[in-house]
Amino acid sequence: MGRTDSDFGRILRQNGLKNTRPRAAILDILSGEGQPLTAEELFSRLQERVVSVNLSTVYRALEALCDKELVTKLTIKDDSRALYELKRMIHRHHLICLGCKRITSIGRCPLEGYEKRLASETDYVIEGHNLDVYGYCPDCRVNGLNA
Amino acid sequence: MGRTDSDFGRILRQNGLKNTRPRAAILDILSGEGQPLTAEELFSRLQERVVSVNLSTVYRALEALCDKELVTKLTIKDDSRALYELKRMIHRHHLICLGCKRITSIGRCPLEGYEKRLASETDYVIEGHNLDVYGYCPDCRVNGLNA
DNA sequence: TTGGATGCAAAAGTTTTGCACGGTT
DNA sequence: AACCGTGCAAAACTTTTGCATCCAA
Repeated sequence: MGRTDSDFGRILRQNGLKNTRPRAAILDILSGEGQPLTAEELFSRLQERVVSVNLSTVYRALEALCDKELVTKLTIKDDSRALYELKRMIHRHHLICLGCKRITSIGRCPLEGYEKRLASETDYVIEGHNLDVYGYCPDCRVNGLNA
Repeated sequence: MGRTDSDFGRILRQNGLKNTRPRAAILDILSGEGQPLTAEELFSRLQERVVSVNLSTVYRALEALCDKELVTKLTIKDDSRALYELKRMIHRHHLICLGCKRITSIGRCPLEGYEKRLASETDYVIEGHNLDVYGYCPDCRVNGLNA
């Protein structure tokens, strides 16, 4: 089965956060979800699981989880809402379908040596980067969807 | 000197938009500005120029300009507000200083061949990408600023 | 027990919209 | 003159916050 509910409890405690039902459930949902979710979507998922929780608690939990670097907050083009996903150890990028809006992860980062080059060119200290690729997934491509 | 005010009028008309003072002024401001601005910042710049305009007009003008692809809308990490910049013919990326939040453009795109490779790997039709690099500019690096 | 976490309600911040009026073509 | 653009006010939407209460450690 992999992770049990108490795993998340331990992770929370290890990070100096109290093991509460909303927080553990949020980690559980995000770990099962293949793609980033908005706070509102997480709130819905929680209600489906009959986890009684307030939307502001979701925001506060996500803020705490981001602070501890257990969760990553991100935004994509043409959507003002923030998205949240489980933070991965491995550096990853997003491939976003312009048709169905599904977000998948890209494993290999094509910018390995690039940051060093850029640093010497610009005299910046580079801390990191964000790369999102946009396109149409096989399904939307076939169906010729354009929105 | 370069562009005069009437240049923007012509551009607007060529794109099927009426040449109005707020729109021309917005294009003028964006063309003079080295970095993307929020709607609110544009609104302030307009007031400084004694261009009487309403904030909702700024939003509507920006929407129209984005529709005509004269302006690009973007967002960066850790800021929920949208930014707007003049659309460039040449594909560019952003280098964002985590200290002073200044945004500069990166000319050369390091992802030339990458999209093709990704397309064949994922079976997506790639339409484009977005790359932002984060770091500290020479000033902020020296001063050790961290916010 | 005690400080952190939550619920609720209200506020804040950004962006959008309805409608009447005004300006460009 | 016709239609698009604008101002104003209100609404919509996302996110944050104050405060009393509750709960995990």
